[in-house]
Amino acid sequence: MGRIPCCEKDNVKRGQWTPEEDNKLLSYITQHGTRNWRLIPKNAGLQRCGKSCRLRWTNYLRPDLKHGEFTDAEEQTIIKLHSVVGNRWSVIAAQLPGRTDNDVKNHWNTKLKKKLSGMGIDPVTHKSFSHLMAEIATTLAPPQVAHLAEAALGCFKDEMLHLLTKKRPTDFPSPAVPDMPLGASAGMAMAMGAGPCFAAPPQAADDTIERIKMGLSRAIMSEPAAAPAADKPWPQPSDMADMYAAFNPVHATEFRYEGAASGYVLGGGDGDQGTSMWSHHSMYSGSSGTEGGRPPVLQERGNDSVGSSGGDDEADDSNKGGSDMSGLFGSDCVLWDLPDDLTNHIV
DNA sequence: AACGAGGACAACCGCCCTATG
DNA sequence: TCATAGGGCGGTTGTCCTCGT
Repeated sequence: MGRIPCCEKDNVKRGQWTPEEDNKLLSYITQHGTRNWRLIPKNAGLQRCGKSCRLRWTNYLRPDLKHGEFTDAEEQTIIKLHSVVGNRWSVIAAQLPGRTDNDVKNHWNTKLKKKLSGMGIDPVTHKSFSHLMAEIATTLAPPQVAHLAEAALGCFKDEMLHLLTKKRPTDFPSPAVPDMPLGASAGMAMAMGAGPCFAAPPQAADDTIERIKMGLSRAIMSEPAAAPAADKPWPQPSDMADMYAAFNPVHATEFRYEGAASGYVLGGGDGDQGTSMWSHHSMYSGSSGTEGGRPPVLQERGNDSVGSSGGDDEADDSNKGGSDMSGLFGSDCVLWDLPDDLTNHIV
């Protein structure tokens, strides 16, 4: 026989906690601690399951919790850690004092995912949509690529429509894009803003979707800059800079290649978002400058050794066993470089 | 002023691993 | 050794609030 059940489900209350219940739980735990959750509701005079009490305590009542807005630094940390560990919210929350895994998860799902998508970055892989497409396209025969384009548009359609119909022009200032240029993928288009269509009526949005469709198909099928050569699986610095400059001349100066140790810096797509990190720093870094054709990763500025001197092993070791990851990132990092096995765990 | 849509967040659900009897 | 509950965790849902129409 095992343990006795923690509670009888028929006799427990569910739903929102009342202030009285909070007080009971808080005062009991203050006096007796949290040693046995099964006994806590009974001894505290609560008609709640022990599991519910534990959640209420860990997510809301704990005195060391922060309840305010997430700071830019916290958001930055979440994104960085998410690029490494994925949806392991408890691991991420452990690096943010006063934040719970539930907090982090909710913030990610409600804010950060949309921010990244809005910048043309896949929030799952932390790669730009354009590179995801290029990466996949290199593995397919040409006849399959058209299908890929169609399928990708299905995947990204919701995000696109959100951008095209909800975002005001001031959110993503961008010069007019008269037509989808060859060599520019849909992801790149999104990363740069799809021109004057953000506040467009539904018909215009549909037109833009069609243009992106066409551009994506043409780009993947015919343009080496977007679909890297086999021996250079990722666009080279000059390719990326040229593509960006051709697409968005106003912000082209913000795209720069910082050398093998630092990777690309791509900025400007969200210029009016003002005070947050999003307006000043790169959100995406291309990659071929580091270690000859590795996939694009977010990279850390001012910590060149991470990306350029066999940092894979170091970072890998530092994560094996799930030990303290606080040393992985510098306090003022802007770009990140993480080993392939950590950053490419999805694709 | 009323209504609906969307966002934010608290809470629950269900799975998995560990601890216990 | 095995069965079962506890606890942890990620995913999902429900509810409340705000904002736009």
